[in-house]
Amino acid sequence: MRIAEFARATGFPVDTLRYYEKIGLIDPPLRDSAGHRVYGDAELRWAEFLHRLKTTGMSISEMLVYADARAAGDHTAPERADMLRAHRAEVAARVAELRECLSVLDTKIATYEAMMSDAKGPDHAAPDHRDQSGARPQAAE
Amino acid sequence: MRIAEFARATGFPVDTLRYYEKIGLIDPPLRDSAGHRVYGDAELRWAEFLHRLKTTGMSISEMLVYADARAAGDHTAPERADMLRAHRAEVAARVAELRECLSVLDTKIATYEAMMSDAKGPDHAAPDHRDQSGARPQAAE
DNA sequence: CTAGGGGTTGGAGCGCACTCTAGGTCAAGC
DNA sequence: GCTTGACCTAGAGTGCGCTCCAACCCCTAG
Repeated sequence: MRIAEFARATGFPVDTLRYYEKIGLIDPPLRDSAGHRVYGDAELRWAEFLHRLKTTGMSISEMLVYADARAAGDHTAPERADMLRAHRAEVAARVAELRECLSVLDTKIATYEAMMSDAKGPDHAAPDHRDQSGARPQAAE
Repeated sequence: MRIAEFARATGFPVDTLRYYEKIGLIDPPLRDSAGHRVYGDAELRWAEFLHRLKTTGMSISEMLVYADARAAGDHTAPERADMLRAHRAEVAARVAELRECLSVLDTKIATYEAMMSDAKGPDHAAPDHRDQSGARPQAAE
């Protein structure tokens, strides 16, 4: 697999793949006779996992620590497991936070919808605009 | 409420509050006799809502669109409601994506744990290091 | 009356993670 | 033989979102 196909397969742009290689996040792959990078299945699996880590908000410097531990060999497995457990906890916290925000958004959207269906109601204060306290019991802002 | 207390209340650093005011995300608040900013409850509610939007990954440029619509008056309510609905959908998608990543992390952590409990098992391939396909049925990477 | 602790401004600088550019090589097809 | 297109390199540039700085002002407590 050459770099363009690898980019399609992993979801990383070509430039990003070369950048990751340069900083040591991806091992330098084999080259064909023309000097072009040739990627295999192991590289693909690793890049896909990196993509997961990135999706979950892990910074490049953290991924580098993980990648370096991985490169150092099997004896770093406990360290890597610890990192993943810590990261897992952060992601779970993030999910909880986002779910909370979702319910705030829902409340606010509902307030807008109530406001818009009372298109000519007696009190049409926008949920955002200045003070609406006392209008309705829910905390919308 | 002066800026330091407002910063504590909203979770935004003082510099960030002034920056948001400069770019038009926060309205210029009243000033006291010394020229110091004085914030009230309406400002607090708006800043808290901005904090939610930021937490959910909305970019500053999107927040500016929302803020500008809000400043333009009540007739932009439908537009703002649409923005929030679209954003809500993005956040929900993000939550789904993160939950998927969580399960990948769980699988990988489990693989590490299995590997470490078989501290001297016959096959102690690290879940990360090169090929492990065929070892166990789960897809771990 | 002076020191300290908050506040003010405009503008420069920064860290992250890419992203793009210029100039070059190589292999295949017309 | 020449063009096309995918790839290569080193290094410069970009966009975002702050974050910091210098120089200044004002109020209060000792």
